[in-house]
Amino acid sequence: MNTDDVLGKAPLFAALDRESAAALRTSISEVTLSKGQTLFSENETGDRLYVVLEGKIKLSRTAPDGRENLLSVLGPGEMFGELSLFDPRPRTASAIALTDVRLAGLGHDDLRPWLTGRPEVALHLLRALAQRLRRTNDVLADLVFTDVPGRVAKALLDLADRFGQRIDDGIRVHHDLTQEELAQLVGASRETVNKALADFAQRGWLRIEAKAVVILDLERLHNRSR
Amino acid sequence: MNTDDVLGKAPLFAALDRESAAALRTSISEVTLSKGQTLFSENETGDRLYVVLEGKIKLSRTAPDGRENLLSVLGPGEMFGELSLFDPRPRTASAIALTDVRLAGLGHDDLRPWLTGRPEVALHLLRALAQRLRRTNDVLADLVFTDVPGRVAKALLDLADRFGQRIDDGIRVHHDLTQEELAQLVGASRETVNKALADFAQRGWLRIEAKAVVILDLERLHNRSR
DNA sequence: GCCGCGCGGTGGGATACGTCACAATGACTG
DNA sequence: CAGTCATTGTGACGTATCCCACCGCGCGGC
Repeated sequence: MNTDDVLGKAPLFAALDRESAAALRTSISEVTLSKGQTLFSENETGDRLYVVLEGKIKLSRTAPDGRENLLSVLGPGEMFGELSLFDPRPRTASAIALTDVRLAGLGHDDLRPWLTGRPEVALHLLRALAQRLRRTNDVLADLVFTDVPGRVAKALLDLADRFGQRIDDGIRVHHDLTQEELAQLVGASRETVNKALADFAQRGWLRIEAKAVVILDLERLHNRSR
Repeated sequence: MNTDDVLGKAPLFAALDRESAAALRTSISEVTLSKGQTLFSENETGDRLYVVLEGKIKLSRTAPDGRENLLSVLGPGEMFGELSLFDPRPRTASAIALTDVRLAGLGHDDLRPWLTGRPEVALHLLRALAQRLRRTNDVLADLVFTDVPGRVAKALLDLADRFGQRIDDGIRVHHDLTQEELAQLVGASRETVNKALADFAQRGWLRIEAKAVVILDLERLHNRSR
């Protein structure tokens, strides 16, 4: 997929007509990272927003004692790093490439005139943030009410929605996460996540592959997640 | 405090000069609820945003099995119900009065012209949502990394910041929550929260009063929360 | 091609917390 | 003013999950 098509799916650009979008693109800078590289770290000052063009990137926070948790895993078309832009404070998460990744970056100064001149852009961004807030509240409720296997199932289904591809015997979800990272994403220890996955595989609901799973029984996995 | 002073603290109005704010006030409707009354419920369609003028209100979600959790407790100057406005979907939480409460309500149709015409208002709202998202991410991390007593301490300190008043021997935090509600706020059972509070009181860090606590040793309570 | 190390897999305590059960206290109501 | 109901306080018990320890595998580097 080419750059324009991917950008068109991002909320920032969705609101713009073709010419406006083309104009905005002139102030965009492209960044590429290879797997494992850090784009930015917690506590840095940040005044850039990014859209993933290709590949995957993770947003992660580190607790004072060194333990980590993942806020999200982002793929093509998804936006991040905008909080420091709307609310000028240091970054509250680090962004690290899960695969080789290509990004579109847009600075505060480039964006501001677009926001003040085009109210429909601001409205789209408000909507994007509102959706994120809803989503985050859902995750929060899951942490309180759902057990680890349930959260693992939920996370896999979510990843399947965004990254899944149909193959003959199911849906291949190439999440590009180690089990350690998957554990950080659902807020549990690697061991318990491993056991949950093993249990699901045992029941025939999915097959485990390297940094991926193939979902074989969507129905039951979905039931387990509720 | 009078209505204008309270509204001035809300992000929606903070961006406006005096005349603009006065003009916007003409489209505001005032609502009063008595303790225990419901302003709106989950799954209702909602196109109104509210600012608390006086009293306290809680935002709560109900899981399919009936268990509840509180998203937040809001006091004077704080805004809520805006998500359904920026992202037109049913409400994802119910709003219930903790005390007798007076609210300013503003409808979608009234607000939109203000957003499109005044980019600084949209920017302020983006900032408010960005702050909320950061906050929610913090709470999320606490659920993963902090034990129940720690979360209770954190919640009390937060409530103290917003509702605390200095008295001779400490800070009185009149939160207007039952222990059940406090438990729902920190994502734990009532019993565990009760025991944590008893332990804190035992250590002389605080004194328990009806729907309130008096914080006696801010220092240690703060240490316990980290 | 061998070695090392990151990653995946699995078992066995230890424990924080939820659930249950019940008593004591306080607040509202007829 | 009595009685009822909500709220608080506290113990016993079961268990999900964390933490630790260890093993095997495979991949990448030297």
